[in-house]
Amino acid sequence: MLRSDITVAIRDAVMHELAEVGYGRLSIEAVARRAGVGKTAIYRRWSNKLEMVLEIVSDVAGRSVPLPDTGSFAGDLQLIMMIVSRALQHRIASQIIPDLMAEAARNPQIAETLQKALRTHQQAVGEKLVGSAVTRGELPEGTDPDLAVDLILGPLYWRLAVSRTKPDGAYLEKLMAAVTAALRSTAN
Amino acid sequence: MLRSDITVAIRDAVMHELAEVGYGRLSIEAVARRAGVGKTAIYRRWSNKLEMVLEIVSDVAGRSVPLPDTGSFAGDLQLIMMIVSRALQHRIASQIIPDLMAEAARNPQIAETLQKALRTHQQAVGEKLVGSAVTRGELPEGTDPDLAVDLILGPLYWRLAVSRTKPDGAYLEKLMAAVTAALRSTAN
DNA sequence: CCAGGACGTAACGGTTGCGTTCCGCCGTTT
DNA sequence: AAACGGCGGAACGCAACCGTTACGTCCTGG
Repeated sequence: MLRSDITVAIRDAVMHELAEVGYGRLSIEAVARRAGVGKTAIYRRWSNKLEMVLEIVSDVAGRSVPLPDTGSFAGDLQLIMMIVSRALQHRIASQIIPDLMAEAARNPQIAETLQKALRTHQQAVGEKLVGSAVTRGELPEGTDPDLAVDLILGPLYWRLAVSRTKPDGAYLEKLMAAVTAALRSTAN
Repeated sequence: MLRSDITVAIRDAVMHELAEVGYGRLSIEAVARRAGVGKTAIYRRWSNKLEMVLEIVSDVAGRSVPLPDTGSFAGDLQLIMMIVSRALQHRIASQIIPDLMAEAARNPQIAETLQKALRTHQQAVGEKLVGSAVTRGELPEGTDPDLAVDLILGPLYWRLAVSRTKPDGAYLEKLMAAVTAALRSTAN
């Protein structure tokens, strides 16, 4: 039986190594060094770097956020923005996510895994959020859930993961108001 | 005198190599191979990989987009979105940009270069766009140009560079309408 | 008390890349 | 005609990693 404490140490090392050097430069030897583990222990678990990273990342990403339901669109929106901005300000996540996103553009396996782990869940959240809001009469019928997701995640991702300036509370409020107005307007 | 045709070949090879394998795995030997050039020719021009990439990338990124002024906010917005979505659908750009963005998160030199090449220009565009719209009375006074930039670039970047689904014309129109409504609402 | 298995360490041969050096070729300049 | 300089090519020593193997230790279950 493979020792679980060793497995945990490796998973942990992979995440940190991924954050520090990125997927492209991640080496099994460095992971082993960091985890305080022999290379053999790693190869006993996975047969190569890609498989290892995919398994570990999709596992972490799979522990996904529960669907929000606060009773009002404003509440749901605020909750989602809080959760996302928390996640994207996490030191490790904010390094790993853009790195893997970029890597996904050239590695179909990574793309597929990320897609499965993130996109699917996002769509579900978007549909739930918009659906409830529409039945509550807070958003016009025919509101596009995909557009909603883009409008919510896009600016946050851009600011937090790309231009990397910390948003204050006032910014988040403005953004919330703006997104709400944007979605309300899609009446036609 | 360094031969300019050789320099061009190298610059070209760097961009393509960057798109294919990313900064992390970019090797000078591969660049030389691709450019059909000796390594010596490269080292005669730059002293290492980082310096080379920074010089080339900032040069390309520096050829920046002119400030739009179509006479109306709707026109300006449409123009910007067209330009951005064109740029982000460009095969090479759409691979290089997210890759360098991710790399910037761990390399201050890259971050600074990208900041200088992109962020500064974006702010200028944002201020111009919002400023003109406000004086025309198309947007309320006090509209935040940074928020505007985030609302415009965020969703486009998210869709084109991250989730990588191709937007049709209808989507772009909806997005335009949504962004306009969002910014109009920031009256308070 | 013993067998099995997971472990760390060390070494293997092979590959890739670094940044440098030296060579001979060739077009310019003078 | 000769000197110069950029060029490609080849090789250098060095380092990092690959994926595999052999070995000795330690823990656990039977």
